[in-house]
Amino acid sequence: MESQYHPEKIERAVQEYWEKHKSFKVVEDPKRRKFYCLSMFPYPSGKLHMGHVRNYTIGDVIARHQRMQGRNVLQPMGWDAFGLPAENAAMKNKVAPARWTYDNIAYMRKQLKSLGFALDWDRELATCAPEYYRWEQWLFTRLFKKGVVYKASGVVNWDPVDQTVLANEQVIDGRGWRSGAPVEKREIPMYYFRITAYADELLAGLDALPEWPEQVKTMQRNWIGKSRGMEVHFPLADGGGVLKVFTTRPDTLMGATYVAVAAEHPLAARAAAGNSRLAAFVDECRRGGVTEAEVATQEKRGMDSGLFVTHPFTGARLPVWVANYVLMGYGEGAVMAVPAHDERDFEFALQYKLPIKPVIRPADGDLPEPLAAAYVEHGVLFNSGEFDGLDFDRAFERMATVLQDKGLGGPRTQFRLRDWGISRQRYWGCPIPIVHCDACGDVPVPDEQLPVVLPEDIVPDGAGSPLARLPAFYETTCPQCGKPAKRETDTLDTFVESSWYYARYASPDCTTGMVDARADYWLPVDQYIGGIEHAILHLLYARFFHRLMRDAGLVAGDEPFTRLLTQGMVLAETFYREQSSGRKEYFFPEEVAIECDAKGRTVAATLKADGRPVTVGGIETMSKSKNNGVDPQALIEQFGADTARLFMMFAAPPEMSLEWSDEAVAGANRFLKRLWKLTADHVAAGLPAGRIDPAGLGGGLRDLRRQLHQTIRKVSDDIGRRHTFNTAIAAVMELINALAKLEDRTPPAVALRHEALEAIVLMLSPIVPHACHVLWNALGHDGAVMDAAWPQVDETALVADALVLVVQVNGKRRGEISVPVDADRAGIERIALADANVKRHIGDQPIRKVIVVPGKLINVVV
RNA sequence: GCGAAUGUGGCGGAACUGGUAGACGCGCUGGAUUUAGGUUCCAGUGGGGCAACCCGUGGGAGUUCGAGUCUCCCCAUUCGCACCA
Repeated sequence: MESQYHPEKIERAVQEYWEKHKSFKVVEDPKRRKFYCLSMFPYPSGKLHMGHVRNYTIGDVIARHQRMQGRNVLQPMGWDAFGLPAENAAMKNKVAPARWTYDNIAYMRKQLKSLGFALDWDRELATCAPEYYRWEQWLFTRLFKKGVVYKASGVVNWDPVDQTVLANEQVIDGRGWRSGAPVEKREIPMYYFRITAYADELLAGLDALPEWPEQVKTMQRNWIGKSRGMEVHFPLADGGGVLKVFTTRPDTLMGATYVAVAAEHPLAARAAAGNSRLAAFVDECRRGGVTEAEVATQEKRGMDSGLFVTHPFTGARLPVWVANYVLMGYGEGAVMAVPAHDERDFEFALQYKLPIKPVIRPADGDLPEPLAAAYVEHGVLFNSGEFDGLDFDRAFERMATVLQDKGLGGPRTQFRLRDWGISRQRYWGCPIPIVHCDACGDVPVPDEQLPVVLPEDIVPDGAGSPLARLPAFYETTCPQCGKPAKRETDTLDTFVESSWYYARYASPDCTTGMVDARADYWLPVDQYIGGIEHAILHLLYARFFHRLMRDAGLVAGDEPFTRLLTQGMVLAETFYREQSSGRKEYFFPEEVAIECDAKGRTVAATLKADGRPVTVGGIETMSKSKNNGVDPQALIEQFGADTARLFMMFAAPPEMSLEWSDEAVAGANRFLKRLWKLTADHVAAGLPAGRIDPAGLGGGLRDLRRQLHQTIRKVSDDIGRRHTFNTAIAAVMELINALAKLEDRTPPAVALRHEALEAIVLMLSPIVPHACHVLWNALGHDGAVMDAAWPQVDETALVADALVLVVQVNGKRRGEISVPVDADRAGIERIALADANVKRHIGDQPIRKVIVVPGKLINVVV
């Protein structure tokens, strides 16, 4: 072997070996246990970013480790290829989204290959390919017939100047990103998936996922938001029906002093018909975007509608207000307002001088008078007539009975989860397979006419959907009656494609359905890896889709992903100057000079161009707009893929955010050089004649061998169970440091060095596969290290004859003692109390208690 | 605004089950090698103190023989909020 580490040569040669031997190709084998390892597929944005490198390195390490455990490992890759950025690029560069997307895929595929990921490229898929989306359309038509897909109106952001629907991302500070015009809410017809029909199951299913992070399950539970409450009907005072509201606090019903409806509520429209001021207010509520964050943070405003309802129990006349803080999308789009016991109602009542009537007090006290803030805890009812003295649960039951007797409501379960709106007024997406016929209505496209192919040679211009202006696309005939009809021109939300791609990898070339029998072998995914930003939407939609496919008889089981790892973000330092306009001008790190003090602390930074100071903006997520993104390509070219992979895995545990550091990358490279040299020196001195004889090792070598097998045990656990790759690497570094200190060249030492280097190369091979492939052969092995077995712990090597224990006095560390492993409690206490420093700290104080933690410490309490 | 998480030396992080705080790496300081720069190697490196020792895990309280870890309150940052992916 070469004495110097040359990553560019090694990596090219090893990648050629893998290519030639088809090392990553995998086939179904019922005799072998499978392992399906999946990283979230990328959007082909142009080139890989560091988040991708991190994601796919984590997946590759887990996949390669499982392979060394003897599992039949599937690790595929594909492209989440539909989406908005392709249309934006098309407008900017006058190139068709299809062309742009396919070019990006070609470049990024090359990048992925240069990183040495063990991916089965024969299963590659792109969601924009008709062979893929045809099956999505196929499922859509079935769901439409079953009623799981339905049509209703939905609210979108509308740009009144560009006359187009905007994505939330395209609304900046309440204005359209291109026109700059204030956006409005607008209602349009769209299709929905009835995900709420699965809400209960999606919620309960979380309990069957013990290997998902608790935080992700909590977020999904809160998102689904199941709450038990009461539907209450307030009859309109003018006799025009009832106003339905939902509340989780029926115990506060006697404290309701008004009711409030959303601006989009039919009652608001009715009241506005004869009231121009109210009409203007309702109109004003249409301003602004549709995101929940925007609605929830805006100033609370309202107006009296002039209408009244009557309280279901007291018959009192309560005013109906129109308020911008009531969400049309939740419950009934109307609330009963109890200012004394709800924060938002309290604030609103103060602002508009509405009455506040307390009806709940703490079980063991009184409310302050007057109320300074809403009292929102559960308590005991008062001021509530026949309900006085009841607690929450008894009030709930009693109210339910009375409401039901009067026919004015009753208990109900409400979900926060809304049905999934899937229509998009965009070009670069999967066409919705529906034909609109004047006679037959909405008709699903029959199987033999699928796929509805998206024309690929179109360059959108930003003014609405190009498909709606393309008669060749939308002019068709009705599949039912044969008369001229119009094809749907909306496309599907791109979340639909990413909700089932994991299943398609099992049978990527299947031409007879979404999946075939091979899916039964591979599914579910054993390990799924992706960004924490997908914790709710994508993962919930995929869980939903798996159930849709299950109910269509396509897959078995309820859940798509058995184990989930959510990786953190990749961050880097930012440098900027604040301009007079208040906007920040960001600089690239290479444009900036940093000054440090004697301890290496950053004290100042200046722009190289003009020598004047810039602000050190702190650590933020890598992004184009902040000029702090580091290009993986430059990194690979400078240090090689193995260094990139090693740094990514060493710098932080996978769930945590990872901070970029050029110096630490160089450190990772230095470690590989050290490992290379250590092995080269060992090989050059001649490989050992036979296997190691553990019984023939002297004291020092026996200690080193104990450390070796302790390291194997730790690394196996860190990679296999904990997924803390950073501590696994640190443990190997410690072992290498110890090994480098070993000067002994006698045959037993050479044999031990050989055993240790073999174990190190095996353990590091999932992380730095190129270097380890070559080192493995240099250590005298034929074949590929990726096909070798994971090293085994020799339990007999772990046995030690003495233990070091810490001695504390009153919880403070005062000494360290060495005791025989078989020492009993009394013996340990005796040795501890005999220690000079321990004696000194005890002095003549009486010993109250001695706590012995086996194998760890002794605490003497005086 | 709501939901979830994170916060430990100059920096990234370790401490897995309440039991030695700072493993491992970066940086920095000193030395050796080198014509020099770089590389490589050796030693040191939380703060204070001559030392014994004291202080120290975002801030404040609490539980415990013992708290980075558990409980409560507060602060800061990050992710998500349904049309970015």
